[in-house]
Amino acid sequence: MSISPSLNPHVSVDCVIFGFSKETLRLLLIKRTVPNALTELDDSYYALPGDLVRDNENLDEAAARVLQELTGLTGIFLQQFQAFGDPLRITKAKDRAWLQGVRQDPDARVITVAYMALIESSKVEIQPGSFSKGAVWLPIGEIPELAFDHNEISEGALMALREKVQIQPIAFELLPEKFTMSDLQALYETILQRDLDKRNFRRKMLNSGVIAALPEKQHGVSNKPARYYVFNRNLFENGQMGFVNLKMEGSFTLFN
Amino acid sequence: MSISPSLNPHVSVDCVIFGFSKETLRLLLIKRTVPNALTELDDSYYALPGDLVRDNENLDEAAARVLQELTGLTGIFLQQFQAFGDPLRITKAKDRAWLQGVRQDPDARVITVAYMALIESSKVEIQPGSFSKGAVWLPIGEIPELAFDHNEISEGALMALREKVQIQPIAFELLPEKFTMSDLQALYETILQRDLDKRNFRRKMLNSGVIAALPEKQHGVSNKPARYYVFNRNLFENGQMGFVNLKMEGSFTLFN
DNA sequence: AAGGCTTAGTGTCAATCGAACACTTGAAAA
DNA sequence: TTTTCAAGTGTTCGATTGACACTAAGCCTT
Repeated sequence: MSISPSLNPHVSVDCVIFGFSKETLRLLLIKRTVPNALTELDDSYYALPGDLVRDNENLDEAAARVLQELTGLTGIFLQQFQAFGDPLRITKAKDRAWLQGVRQDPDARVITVAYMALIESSKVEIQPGSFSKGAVWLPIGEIPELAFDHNEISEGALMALREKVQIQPIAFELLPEKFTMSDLQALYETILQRDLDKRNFRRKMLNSGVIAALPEKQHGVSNKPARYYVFNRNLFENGQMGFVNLKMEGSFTLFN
Repeated sequence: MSISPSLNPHVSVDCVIFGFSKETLRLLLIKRTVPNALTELDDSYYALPGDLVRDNENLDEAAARVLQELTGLTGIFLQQFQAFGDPLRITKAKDRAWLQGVRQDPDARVITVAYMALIESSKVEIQPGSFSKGAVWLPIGEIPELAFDHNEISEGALMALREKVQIQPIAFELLPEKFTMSDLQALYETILQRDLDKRNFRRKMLNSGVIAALPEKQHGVSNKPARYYVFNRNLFENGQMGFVNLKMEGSFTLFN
């Protein structure tokens, strides 16, 4: 290990917060105002919620803090998925302007550790003031240009989500406690971006034991009321059934 | 994003380098000497190869550099798997002694981004001097206490390897160009830590198309000579068949 | 030269799983 | 009462999985 003469990058965490509403997967983005608005008309633009890591906290704690400051929520699904450290991630003009207003050392290189969070979006109440000018849920298909390399980070999160969802039953984190089979299927179809067969879906979900039926059904809907189900959380809490295998188009299986 | 008054952690990369020889999965560890040996008899101990990230390089480049400086190899499989940033990762007495000898700011908190590398271990020639007192391949079952949180990092790497190997055909990176079916099976059995049925293994490997048979066979072995195979690398180079699905004991499958 | 030793290599069968497919049910609204 | 809408339900066929035991080929020993 050579002694390197170079500087000391700071470390931040950024949270890619997924929600699911109106049949769409959405990201919770914060709206930031560029101080001394250098730019044309759009004097505000979007970014992932994030912050520098403090001395007394570890990475997970920093991410949980960011999430809590923004949404008021604790104890939600939050998982590190990748660190981003390109030296050039900070070079956009708008970003530099903003950093100058808000950081002690605006030229410092910052490496960021990205987390993805899965939230039942109706639970979120944006905490006023904590992060600049408020926050919005934007459909993943309609994400504009974001600050820094946050587009790249969001893409990475989405890919990570698609992979994880095939290995662990985490999609339930995006639904309310009680949900219908159709809710669940719509969620999976949105995440995986393909249609699933209703009968096969129901059969496999039920056989797998990941969900349990409630006696309760919908009320006041103008069609046949759907049964409610709950996620069988305790089954998966301690990794006994860690590996869930959702076969994908073009996949192939090796081994016993 | 509040302006945090706290310090600026430095960032390093650490490489968990896997090799496979004598039917065992091994890690390449460097042997470090504690300056002014404070400790009893063992004035040297083991660590993962790693270094601080330099200003002009991104994380992947830093990891590749560490790997190249140690082994002389480039172009090998190297994948980020997790960042570690516990504020207490630096507190062992031996670690502090070593840092004092080798870092400008030995008290600085360091966050490390961990990579795993898969190498055909016979290719490695340890580069003299680049990393202190040499390096050794140790079986994963016989890893002693390592520097910092390197035991935790190694465990994490092993878990990540076990998962990745079930999703992508990367195990081949650990074998020489030509290998026998038994070599391959032994490797999978070692990584997955369970026995596999010979006939089923061969059938599935061949049906999957990941490997191709060569006309050539072993020579000079005192039993029936085995056929050689090669990994069908180009099939997987660009992710067309990205998802390989190795069903595990106790797994269950959802969906089409 | 024969027999022994060691690892390579091979096929079948039963059970399970995956994918494709269409009609009936229940509630509210018209 | 009829219409509208989403919920809910089984079967069949082909493919895949997992369990299982003997023969083949080369070297070594005597």
